[in-house]
Amino acid sequence: MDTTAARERALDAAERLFYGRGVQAVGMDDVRAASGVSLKRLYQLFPAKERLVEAYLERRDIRWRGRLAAYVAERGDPEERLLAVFDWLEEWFGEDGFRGCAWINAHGELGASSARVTAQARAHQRAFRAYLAGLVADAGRPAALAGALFLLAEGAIVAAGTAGSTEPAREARETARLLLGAAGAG
Amino acid sequence: MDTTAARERALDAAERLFYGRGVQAVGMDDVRAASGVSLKRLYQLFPAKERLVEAYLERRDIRWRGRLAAYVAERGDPEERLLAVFDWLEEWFGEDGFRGCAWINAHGELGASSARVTAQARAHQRAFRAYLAGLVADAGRPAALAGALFLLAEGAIVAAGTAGSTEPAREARETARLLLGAAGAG
DNA sequence: TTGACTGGAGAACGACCGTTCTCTAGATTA
DNA sequence: TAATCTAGAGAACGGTCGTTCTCCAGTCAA
Repeated sequence: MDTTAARERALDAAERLFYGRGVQAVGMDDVRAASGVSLKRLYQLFPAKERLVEAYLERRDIRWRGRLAAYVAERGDPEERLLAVFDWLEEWFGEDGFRGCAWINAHGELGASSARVTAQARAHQRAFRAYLAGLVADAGRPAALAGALFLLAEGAIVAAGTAGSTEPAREARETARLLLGAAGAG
Repeated sequence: MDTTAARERALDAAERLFYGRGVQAVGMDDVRAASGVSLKRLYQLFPAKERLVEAYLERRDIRWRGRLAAYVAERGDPEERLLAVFDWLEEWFGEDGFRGCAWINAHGELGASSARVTAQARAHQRAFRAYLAGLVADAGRPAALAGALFLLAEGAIVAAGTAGSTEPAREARETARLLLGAAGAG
């Protein structure tokens, strides 16, 4: 197993465990057992647990936004693409093991003591918001709409995460539709 | 110090520490040191840390909604009361030590292993939503508007929590105003 | 004064956790 | 083959945590 493969396996296990149970509830030895990557190698790849958490959040951000963008890009109409964001959220909420927003959860747990975790959470929110801003611009809508959609999406994610329901996605979508219908919308 | 006073002091310290640093980052001995309530007494009042966390979330829910309702009740117009929710959020976000939603944070940290924490998080969201539904009904607006305002508020809370800014409150307020302006709004 | 009870301070206990170290087996190179 | 390097398994280390226990000072009843 070369370095790249070990790193990927470690991050696969870290993501599954950290997201599913919370970061502090998972020990480095749990990551070792789940990944098959020895402790020695884990610490060569990530010199401290905090670095593994950081790398987990960073990779998840890229993948998460990639999945969302791929789903949305399939819609032809720019306005439909805006609403497709919430369709994708609904699919995501229905997946096994969905437990809300990984960055908010990690920030709530470690943000007070880890600048790296805080930075990852902020970067994720900024990137998601920027992505929405792009969709809004493509649809020729006022820039302020992006903030509204961002808040609706984040609200839906946390509401679904604690309630264990996909319904918030539909509520958010319906609200977004209403905002698009409102004259000018912004 | 009688039982009631010891309980209040313990909960005061628990709330400050758990909310400020995260639950797992705070030991029972930290609560003892911050409250002046001995470990023996802490365990008489709360037979396990999980019960202290539960009581902290429960009391905070009552106080949080009480503060919100008191602020909102000062506005005469039912429609103004709806928007006042977001004014209060903005004040809250600006307070020292604001760190997002206590229930989402606790749920992200412990929800996977503690049914009591999950129950508290769900109860809080249900109660907040029901409160908003009451305001919406008082304003003679369609019930579906409550869901939209709830998502906007939750989104603003988590966005402000990670970004460390009060701006999301204004964004959410402006979006709410737009929704109120939209014909029928629901 | 004696005895019984209460509560606090803090030690103790067992478990775990992040991190490092030891030991060994296998691969690689000369 | 001999020497060197790598990596894994898992023990070890120092620290912390939730929880319980010990010991003692103070209080109150008789």
